[in-house]
Amino acid sequence: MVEKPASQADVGGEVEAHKERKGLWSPEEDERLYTRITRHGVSTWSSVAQLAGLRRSGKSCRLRWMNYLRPDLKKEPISKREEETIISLQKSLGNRWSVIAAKMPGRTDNEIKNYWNSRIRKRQTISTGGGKGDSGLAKQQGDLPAADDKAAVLAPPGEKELVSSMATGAAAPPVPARFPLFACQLLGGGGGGGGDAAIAAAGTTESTTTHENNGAGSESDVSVGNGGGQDGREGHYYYCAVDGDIDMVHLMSFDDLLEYPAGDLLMDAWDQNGLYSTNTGNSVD
DNA sequence: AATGGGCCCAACCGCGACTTT
DNA sequence: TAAAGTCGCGGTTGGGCCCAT
Repeated sequence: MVEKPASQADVGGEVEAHKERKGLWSPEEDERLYTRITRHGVSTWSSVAQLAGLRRSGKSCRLRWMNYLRPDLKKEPISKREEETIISLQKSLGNRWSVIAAKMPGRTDNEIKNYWNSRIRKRQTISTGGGKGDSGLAKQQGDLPAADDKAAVLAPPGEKELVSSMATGAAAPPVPARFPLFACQLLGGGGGGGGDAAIAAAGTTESTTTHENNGAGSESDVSVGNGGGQDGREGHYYYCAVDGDIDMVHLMSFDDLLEYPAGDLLMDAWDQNGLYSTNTGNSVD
């Protein structure tokens, strides 16, 4: 933006060899960086820049890799569903784009931030007559509880403080960080049979509507990959299973679903029943 | 066809956090 | 323990594209 891509001679060449380049990346620079990282990995970013023969800062290389070259990035535009996820997560987490991005595989914090700033925020500003923070769009879909409230609602017994600390910006605990987003299911017999009682992510023993109202037929219909190894990941449950011991919980969140072909089915079911995204609060009475 | 304005998005900047020495 | 180096994050900028006039 400040500068046009470097000319061929300019990349790693002798011209202004001492000077750090800025601005848009040229295809050749991309190639060098990509090749370097895929072949040798990253020790430190500054060394990557040097070893790849790029007159770029390590910081710049990192940014380019993270936001553009990484092979696992999604190229397609952000979907409606992803947008709802962003809105929901932004409402509960605030502008912690890296945390939000971590829950959306294939999306970068920069991408999400840009999307938010250029589209969602603007739309919300319009719909709320210029009000700050509160989302008109979110209001249409039902307000989420505040971060702490959400933690209180969604955390299983003994986990409230962990989720709460996550919501308030303390170090995210390893497990509950992905936990509060979606519903869970008790593991019944394992092996493909699925559980026999859906429970709220809150960990209450009362069944919620999660799988009973999934609109997709029997529970096993939506138990994607549920112990049967249908997805080649034997033993991985796409429902999170709670059996009273956090160590035995199998977790499921948006990114799991998005990665799984049948995840759409489940999300649609949730969608129909207002069980995900900004309606999360509705699913837990 | 020209042009002005709005929008999108890649990339930079500054700063705090973390790691290494 | 302190200093230096590095990383990662969120905010911001500005070039280029698109569209309306």
